[in-house]
Amino acid sequence: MLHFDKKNILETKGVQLTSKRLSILSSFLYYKKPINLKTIREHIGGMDRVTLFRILSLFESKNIIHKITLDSGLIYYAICKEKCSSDSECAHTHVHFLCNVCEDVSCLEVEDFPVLQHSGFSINNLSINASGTCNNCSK
Amino acid sequence: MLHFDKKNILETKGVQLTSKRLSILSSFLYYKKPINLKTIREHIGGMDRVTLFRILSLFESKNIIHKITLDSGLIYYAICKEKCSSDSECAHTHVHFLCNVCEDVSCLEVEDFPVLQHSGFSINNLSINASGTCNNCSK
DNA sequence: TTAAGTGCAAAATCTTTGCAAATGT
DNA sequence: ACATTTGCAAAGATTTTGCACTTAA
Repeated sequence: MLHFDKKNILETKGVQLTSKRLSILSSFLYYKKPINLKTIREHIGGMDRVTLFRILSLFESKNIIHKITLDSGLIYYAICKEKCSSDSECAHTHVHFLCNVCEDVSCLEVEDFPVLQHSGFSINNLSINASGTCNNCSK
Repeated sequence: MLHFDKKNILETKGVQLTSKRLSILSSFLYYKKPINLKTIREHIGGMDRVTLFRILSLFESKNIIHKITLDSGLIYYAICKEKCSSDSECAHTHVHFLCNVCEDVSCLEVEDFPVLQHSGFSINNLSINASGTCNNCSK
């Protein structure tokens, strides 16, 4: 599970504590799902774009968050679970889901993460984008 | 398999024949793999970017090609097989592979395309990006 | 105090829009 | 001849870079 303490997250990952970084983390902990740049800026109120880009990029490199590229090219970010120590390891544990109704993005844990083979190819990373109707919109 | 005749492709899909469209199709038939905007422009020699965008977008809407969004956000395009009559049908037949050595992108047919389930969610489309080492670079 | 973080201005990309000129049937 | 396509100029949008100011340890 997540460290729900923002300071703890930054300290554990060896990242200096600053007010902007804590704000951005707040957005992730508040929404509890993948969010995009626009959502973060709206939530914390007009942070400089450059600063936001730089902090997200830092968080990504420290495996605090992971980047999600939808097929449309839209970028989302989600906070990493503890077990995600590297990008590929993180990707291997879940798929990214886009609901066509409410347009929410979510990380779904699937029991049997697929393994693919193709003759002559060595496939060592899979990233899966799914879409359909989410549990809320299916009701 | 593909229609290897460029005119035939355009006629079959109900798209007017023009020199630019034939040039762009030539690039796809020449490279025989997913290519990006830069590659096409280099191959056919400085076509106007806007025209290229418009033709690729037209081809995509007519299911002549499909768009591939890599995790990095880079966009590639690949010519569709005959059986791809819609985007989702097209995606369901293969995965997109990025070779970490030569950086080539390819479409791989996999025998057992995965089916994922997640309680409460209705998953009706999967798009899979794989990476690793391609058959050429594994030798 | 001093190294790291942040904001602003501006550059670099990438993609889209509007309109006039060129091309295809 | 007439509708469609293409090229150019310019607008938008997104992301990056450089540098001076601010903040955290």
